[in-house]
Amino acid sequence: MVDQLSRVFAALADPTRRDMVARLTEADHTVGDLAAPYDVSLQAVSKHLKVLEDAGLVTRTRQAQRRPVHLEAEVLDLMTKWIERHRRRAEERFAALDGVLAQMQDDEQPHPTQQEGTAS
Amino acid sequence: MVDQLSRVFAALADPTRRDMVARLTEADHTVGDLAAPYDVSLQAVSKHLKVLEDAGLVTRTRQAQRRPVHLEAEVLDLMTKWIERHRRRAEERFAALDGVLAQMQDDEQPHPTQQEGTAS
DNA sequence: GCTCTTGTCAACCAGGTGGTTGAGGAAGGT
DNA sequence: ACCTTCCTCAACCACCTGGTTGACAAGAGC
Repeated sequence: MVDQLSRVFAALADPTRRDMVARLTEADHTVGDLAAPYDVSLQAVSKHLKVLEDAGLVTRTRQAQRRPVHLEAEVLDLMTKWIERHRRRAEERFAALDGVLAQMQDDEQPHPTQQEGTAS
Repeated sequence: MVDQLSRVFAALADPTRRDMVARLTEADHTVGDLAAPYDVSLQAVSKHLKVLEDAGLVTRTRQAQRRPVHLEAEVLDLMTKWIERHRRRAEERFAALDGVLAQMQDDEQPHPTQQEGTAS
């Protein structure tokens, strides 16, 4: 069993599943409803839904013989948080590096020593 | 060939690769350097790096016999934008739904007609 | 010119993924 | 009761993935 974050990323790595999620942001849909635009069997769509469900992105409730699919958008926050946390760290480092480079230029050393500055 | 957004999501769907990205936010690393903490062969790490590179998350420059790996954090914005766009749409809909539900309660109809309201 | 270090490439393997078809379960309509 | 609609489960398939090992390319150091 893999962690949820991995499952969410993996679930959204497929264009068909991303499109389903996109459509589910606007309204709940039944399986057949969801499947209509895609040129694959209903069973294939059902499988995609299972992937989204295992990732926690979607819930299927029973309603007569229909199984309306509902988006659980909060799970997206898991990803946003991970991404933002690391993007911010990266940006801070790049900002710091820019500072160092600016400092180096200010010093105006006569022998620029092109490479070797990337260590930390 | 698949689109970049799919490749980025897929790249981050692996915990080892996410950890590499996390470490690369703090400093550039060589391949062997990156591989050290993981209990897999250097070749496996090299493969992970290739996945990250194909997704545009990372660049490898040549420096003597070493190949320092550098994070390209801007690509993360691709994902953030996709996620935020859809999360916002979903939230708007839920807010609208809450409004409808509140309205329904205010009206206090004797026959609530549970379903059928999901069309748009 | 050897040798050591660093990393990639190629071949292979087990297991997962996304698709198919066929069978069948669960509710509603008649 | 029976049929129809909506959907899932099971088996099968081709291909991808993440790991392995072995060979080898590219530079640095002697």
